[in-house]
Amino acid sequence: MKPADRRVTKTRKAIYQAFLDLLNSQGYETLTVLAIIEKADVGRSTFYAHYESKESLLEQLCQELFHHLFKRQTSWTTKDYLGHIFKHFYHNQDHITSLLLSKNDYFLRQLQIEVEKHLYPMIAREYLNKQTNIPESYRKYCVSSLFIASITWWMSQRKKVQPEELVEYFLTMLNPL
Amino acid sequence: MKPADRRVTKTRKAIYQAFLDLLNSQGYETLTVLAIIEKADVGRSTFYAHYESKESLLEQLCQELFHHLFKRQTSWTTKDYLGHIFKHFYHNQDHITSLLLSKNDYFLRQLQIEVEKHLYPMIAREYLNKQTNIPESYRKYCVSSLFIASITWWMSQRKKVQPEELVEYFLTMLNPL
DNA sequence: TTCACTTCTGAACACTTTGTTTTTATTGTC
DNA sequence: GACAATAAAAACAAAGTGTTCAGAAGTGAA
Repeated sequence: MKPADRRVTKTRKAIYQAFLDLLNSQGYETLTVLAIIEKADVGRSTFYAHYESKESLLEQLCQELFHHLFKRQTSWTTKDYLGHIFKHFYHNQDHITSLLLSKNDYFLRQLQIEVEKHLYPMIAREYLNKQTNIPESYRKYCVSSLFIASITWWMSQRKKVQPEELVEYFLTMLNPL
Repeated sequence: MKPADRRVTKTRKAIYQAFLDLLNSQGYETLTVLAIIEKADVGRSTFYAHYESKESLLEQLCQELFHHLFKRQTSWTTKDYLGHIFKHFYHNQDHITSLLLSKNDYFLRQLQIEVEKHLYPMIAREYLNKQTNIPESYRKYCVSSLFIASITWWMSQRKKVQPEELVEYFLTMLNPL
């Protein structure tokens, strides 16, 4: 897994960091491969030797991000878990916020998938009414969307609300389903 | 407002129709001005004499769409209104669906604004609990997101659910807030 | 240190798309 | 039919993408 050559890790890091910087300063959509290689100060052909396109970089970012975001301790309650995720957004606003607020397609899609996979089951067990006549897939989609909407709303409020408050808001919103 | 010259309306229509066709066949993101003018069979300069870019076309589409979508009779209840909107999506799946499922930034943003403006007040009056300690802006954002999520989920189900059913699902989801 | 190997560079290339400009031809209105 | 408005076609500059290749530089191992 580890590349034997230092040059490889060095250029990979340079490119990735340039990508993150540009993501913060100008957002994903308008960001170009050209800008990345200039900022990273690597040759054009070098970039393409490591990544296929700027989409590949986004995929890598999402993977790392979600890995941290949804990692959970076995002792945690749903509330703890929610708090953990919200705090993550609270402290790493930079890249994430720009992807969230710009409603980046790939990012939102992946986030939805992860929420449905990791968070929804916990919420369903603890907070949702067992007997219902609405389709499970619909409820899953709604709860996940509501979660993402909560974070999006929150990020647009610019830190005026504390993570713990948002947990309460979100659960209240969910409460009698 | 009406162009005196038939040529103008003719080219405008040709361009607009080509845009809609391409929207259905390949979606918004990958669609190019080049493809539009080829399909519409108009000169390059002609296109730019009428529209600034493909974004302008999207704006026009959204405007027309939302105008129909949110027009309501004074006699309607919230339920009627919801039914009307859902039926609209049900019967005009084509363009709308591709914008919805591809999570097009501009489209979603505008839709959210319209929902918050036209639909949310009705829902709030009839279905939401008056006394609450969660911020109004949060609740508004959540309800609107939930509405859009409902339609998105529905469209991905490909007509297996009737509009009337979705009204019930949505209100159930909302019910005890 | 040397040497074989890998990686990076820089430049060139073909290609696509955008948006503008200019000239010429066509079309509609009065 | 005259005159003005509009469209077409072609050429243009600019920006970006993705590939290729020869040569320079760095790396790890002997």
